[in-house]
Amino acid sequence: MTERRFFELHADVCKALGHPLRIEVIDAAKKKNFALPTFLKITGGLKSNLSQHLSLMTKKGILKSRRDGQSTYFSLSSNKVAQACRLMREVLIDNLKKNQKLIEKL
Amino acid sequence: MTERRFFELHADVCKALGHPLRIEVIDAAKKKNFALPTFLKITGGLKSNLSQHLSLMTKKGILKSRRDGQSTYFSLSSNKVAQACRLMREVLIDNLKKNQKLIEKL
DNA sequence: TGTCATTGTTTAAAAGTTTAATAGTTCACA
DNA sequence: TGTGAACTATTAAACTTTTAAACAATGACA
Repeated sequence: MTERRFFELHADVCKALGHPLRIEVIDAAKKKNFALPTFLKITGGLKSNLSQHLSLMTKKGILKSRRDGQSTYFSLSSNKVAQACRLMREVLIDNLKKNQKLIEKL
Repeated sequence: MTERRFFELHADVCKALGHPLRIEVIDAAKKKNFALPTFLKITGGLKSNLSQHLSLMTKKGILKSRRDGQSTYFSLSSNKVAQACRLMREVLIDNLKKNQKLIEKL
């Protein structure tokens, strides 16, 4: 595998974090395995849309799914996803704080 | 700030990781402060294009920039960005290994 | 078995966003 | 003022997301 190809795949996995609905799903999936209707109650919106996002996240390897009867249960593929997500949230919070301080100075 | 708005901002920061060139920049910036021409030697491509990506990353708060005369030096805004990036790379590697094992089983 | 509700996926079109490349502008400084 | 480096604006192409409808799989139960 070329270095370039590896950067592409790496970016592709990161891209799977880059949507508000998907961040919300990761947030919910930290605690517990859920099936689509439960996520749907949390996030709102259309079931087909949520299903597409869940399937993308599974394809990119940040969720894993397990079918049990009528339901498919989704959970984080690894705790690393939750950790990375938390770090990026901290980066956001640090930035918001910095901006707040800049505003206060005026 | 609403929870929804926070998820949007969080996703926005994560989105800044979701491009091969930007992953490559983060990779290079881990080690050292760089100005555009140095990044350009590493990544290749067009100067204007790289400049756009650097500016987006700065706007989203994953890089910070310091102007010194003609040159602008970019570095990671925090080590958390490098950590998150490394975790996501591990998620990718774990997935690649899993796929490899599946292939070997056939 | 047949029917029904529930769950989840697929598809396709429209709407929206991101990217690369170009051309043009600003900036630092000799 | 002239030069080269960095940045910005613009645009078309590529990609992602949303929406809505159709479809498929499962389980309950008369």
